[in-house]
Amino acid sequence: MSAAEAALHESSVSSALVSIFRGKFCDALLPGRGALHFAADEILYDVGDRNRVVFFVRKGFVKIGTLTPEGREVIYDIRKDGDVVGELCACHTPRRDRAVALEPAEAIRVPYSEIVDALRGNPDLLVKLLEIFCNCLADAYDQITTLASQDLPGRLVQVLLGLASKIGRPAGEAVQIPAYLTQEEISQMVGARRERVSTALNSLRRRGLLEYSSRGHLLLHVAALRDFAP
Amino acid sequence: MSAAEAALHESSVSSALVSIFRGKFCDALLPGRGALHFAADEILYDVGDRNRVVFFVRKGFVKIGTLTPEGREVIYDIRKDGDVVGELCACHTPRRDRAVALEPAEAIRVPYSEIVDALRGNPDLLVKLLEIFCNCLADAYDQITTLASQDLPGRLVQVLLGLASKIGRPAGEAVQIPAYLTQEEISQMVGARRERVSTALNSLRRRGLLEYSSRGHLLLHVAALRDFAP
DNA sequence: AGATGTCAGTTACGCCAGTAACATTCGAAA
DNA sequence: TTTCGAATGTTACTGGCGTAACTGACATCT
Repeated sequence: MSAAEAALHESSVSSALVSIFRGKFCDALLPGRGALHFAADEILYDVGDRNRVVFFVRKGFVKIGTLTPEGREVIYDIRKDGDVVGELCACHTPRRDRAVALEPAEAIRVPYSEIVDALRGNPDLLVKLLEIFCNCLADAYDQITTLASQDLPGRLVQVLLGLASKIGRPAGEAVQIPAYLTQEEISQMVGARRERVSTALNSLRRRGLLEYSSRGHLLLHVAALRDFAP
Repeated sequence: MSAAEAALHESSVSSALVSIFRGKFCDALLPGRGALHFAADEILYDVGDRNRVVFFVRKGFVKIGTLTPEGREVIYDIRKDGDVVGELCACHTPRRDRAVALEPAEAIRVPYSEIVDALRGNPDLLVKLLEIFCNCLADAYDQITTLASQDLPGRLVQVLLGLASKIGRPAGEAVQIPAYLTQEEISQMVGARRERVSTALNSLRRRGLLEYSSRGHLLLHVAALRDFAP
């Protein structure tokens, strides 16, 4: 296992609903359904939607977030192929969150009611789903802790480490973030202005904690980021 | 229904795991178990614990939160009688969260394994539990949104409204918060210093959006708080 | 090639919030 | 009742962040 791979796996939870594909979900729900194609910036579902549907991402990246009444966007999570998206419809209609493709993506759409039906006969699957929800919750609490107690550089490092463990790919000694995230989007993940993110990223870059590569794909030096002290 | 009651029920989710008592959980898990007694500030479970146990609160209030590496405390939620506490053990050992009694409290302790066993034969219960987790998650995302996009007065108002809907009791035209929360604890819920909370609370009080009553128990004018504009 | 649009980098300015230090009030124990 | 400690209220100083306003780099479209 390379240093980069080790660095990846040290990291805590994969909060996204990974690996559901490899369970019986796949057999029970997905066969015979075609994947929908989404263009970059296309909306899978939006705040206010009343359809209770869940998506199984097959390709690409999807951002989960919301819009505030003042029109600001906030991003909770980035999900990738193999993840489930839209699980919050289990309790709220109309929806309060939204999911948007970050680049061309494919996903299979399944009504929530069919999932519940499938689960009803399959307790093991339900226990697993419960654990997955629990992981999401733990991740959300982590974000609350970070937002409430860290300054911008600290929050930025936390978000980057979270991205590395969720969607990162080993690239030599470093970890690459395969999704293209604008600084604006990163700023919506750390709760700060884009300008601050710009300077904070450059500060981290000057210290050798990360590099930019083509088209803004970040290269993270995870170990260095982890023992970052302001 | 009084104005205060109406104001309470308009409010969104009760994120705490309310009403599990009234389901079959009660019959399946609780009979024959004695409630444990906790003194004020006594710890139900702490960061680092490896026991997978869940508590059913019967009396009093419990704060759920964590301690940051720098020693700061962050509070995610306040739970009361009828709520479940400790559900995060479904996915993480050692624990990363902690639960502390706010005042003398009673709770029944049940190992997580026994809950899973009980759930296995009871799909309906599991679906319900799933919804409850989902509510918690939605509430956590709300907090992220608030922390990332609002200034201190806004965050404070959000937290107070959340408390009103979760643990508030109608008291005339207002809603009373029956738990005694210090300003320090409120500050750990809004991600700000205690001093700022002091001045912000006084500012809200001067505008007639809330009152102090005996022993710091807050009286909230929910409708006024809801259309609060800085 | 030029026009257009988006994203990144940078600055000046003002305000809000963290820090520190202290005064005051209140409640509970002695 | 007195006393002590904890919680609250308040202030001055300072640093960090939001705001606004540009500049430059790059890509795409016409």
